[in-house]
Amino acid sequence: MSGDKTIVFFDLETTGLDTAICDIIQVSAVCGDRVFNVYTLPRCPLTESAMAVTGFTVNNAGLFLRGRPVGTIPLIDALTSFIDFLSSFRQPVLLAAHNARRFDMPVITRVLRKCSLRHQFQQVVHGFVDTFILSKQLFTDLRSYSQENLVRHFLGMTYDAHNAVEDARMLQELYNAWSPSRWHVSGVTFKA
DNA sequence: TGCCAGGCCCTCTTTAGGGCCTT
Repeated sequence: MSGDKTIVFFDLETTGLDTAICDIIQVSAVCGDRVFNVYTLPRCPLTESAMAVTGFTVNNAGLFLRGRPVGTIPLIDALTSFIDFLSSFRQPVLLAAHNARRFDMPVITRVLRKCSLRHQFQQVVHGFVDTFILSKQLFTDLRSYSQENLVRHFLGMTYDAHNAVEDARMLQELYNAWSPSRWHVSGVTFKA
């Protein structure tokens, strides 16, 4: 929580890093003990590096994660169910992600607009919190601000990075460990 | 033809270049 707002930690896995064209493969979110997770079949091919990093592959039979088939739902259903999940929390909701401003926010905003769901989303989500910027403002002397390094540094553990559920869960753990002030959070919050 | 992110931030800067962070 941040003041009167509910913070939901989320993560996207996509076909690549180009926020203007990449497709979403996985949407995960965590708030307390509640977990949201869906997979959707991308229409554009994964980049080589995305395959290497995420372990996802696509063929005629569908989506696979490290060689195992994964159940998918249409993109519009994934987004609608994500909005429904977010709607179940006390309003307003802030969505937090690592590097949200530069990656997750532009991707999901573009896709929501394409699916004519942006307005519905904005009814629920007040803004995006960027924990990458937050970490740089809170801690000025770290060598790396990647989520993996932050988890190692602050939580003393390694984890299954690039599994969206685990990324979202670990981000919540980091945030709780940092316990940032409302002032710090509002400084790294961007309007949805 | 072949390749393909991108924008902020820092500094050995500003007539620029490289690293970072996300997949």
